[in-house]
Amino acid sequence: MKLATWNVNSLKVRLGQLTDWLLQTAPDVVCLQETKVEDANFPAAALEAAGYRAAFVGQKTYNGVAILSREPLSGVTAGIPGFADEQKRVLAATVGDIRVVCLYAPNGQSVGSDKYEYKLRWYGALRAWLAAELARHERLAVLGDLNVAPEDRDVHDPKAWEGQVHVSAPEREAFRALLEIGLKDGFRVFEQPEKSFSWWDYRMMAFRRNAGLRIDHILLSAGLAAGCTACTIDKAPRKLERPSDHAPVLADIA
DNA sequence: ATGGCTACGATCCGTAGA
Repeated sequence: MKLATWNVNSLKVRLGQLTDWLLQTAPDVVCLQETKVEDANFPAAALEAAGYRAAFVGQKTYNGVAILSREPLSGVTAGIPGFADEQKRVLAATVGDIRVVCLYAPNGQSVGSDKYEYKLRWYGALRAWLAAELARHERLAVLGDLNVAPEDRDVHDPKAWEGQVHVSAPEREAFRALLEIGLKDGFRVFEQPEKSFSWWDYRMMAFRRNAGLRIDHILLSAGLAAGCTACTIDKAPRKLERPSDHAPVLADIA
């Protein structure tokens, strides 16, 4: 079972790259973020032609998440229960015996801003919900753009980023809280190359300089982590013309 | 050096991303 997450930064713009990547990579389940497409315009037919069913919840211009799967999706739910939010950031579905949660965490803009406070509130609600989900689902996979670089080794220049949004202590604490309820950072289950990142700014030739952050994550319940045989970042799509600024992250589950 | 890219919906620029 191959699980993946990819912030496509506009599904409309990236549809061709996505379908090519699906055919080449053949993941079983893919969580997408920043689809930026309303449900009425979701490209379900093109994805079905590539072999994938889809659950999706989107909006114009901003946010939007989707779960693609070769096998049927059931128990689809949108949003965090009890956390009222107009922004389409959360989608969950069951595929086979795995409960999949697709997340697009708030960016936070800058430390101390209203959006930063919203990000921390969102994380608080997320943690409580996922703790309950873990109690319900032994095989739980949480994938998405979490917009937090958990440790300094997830940042190309920790000194330059110190205290900034995505690495600030409260954000890292919010990320750590997800691990403390029993989720494992799939990427860190394995030895990884130094300077492994999943996002690079479009500007300043950041990708060429590998000036990135690791902010896209796959978190696994203990039951799933035990059967995880690999977790990797696929940089190939970031090298294409007109790429998303994020690269896909993949996990193989035995 | 507070810029720089990209997407979007709206005009020919502002907002947002991270």
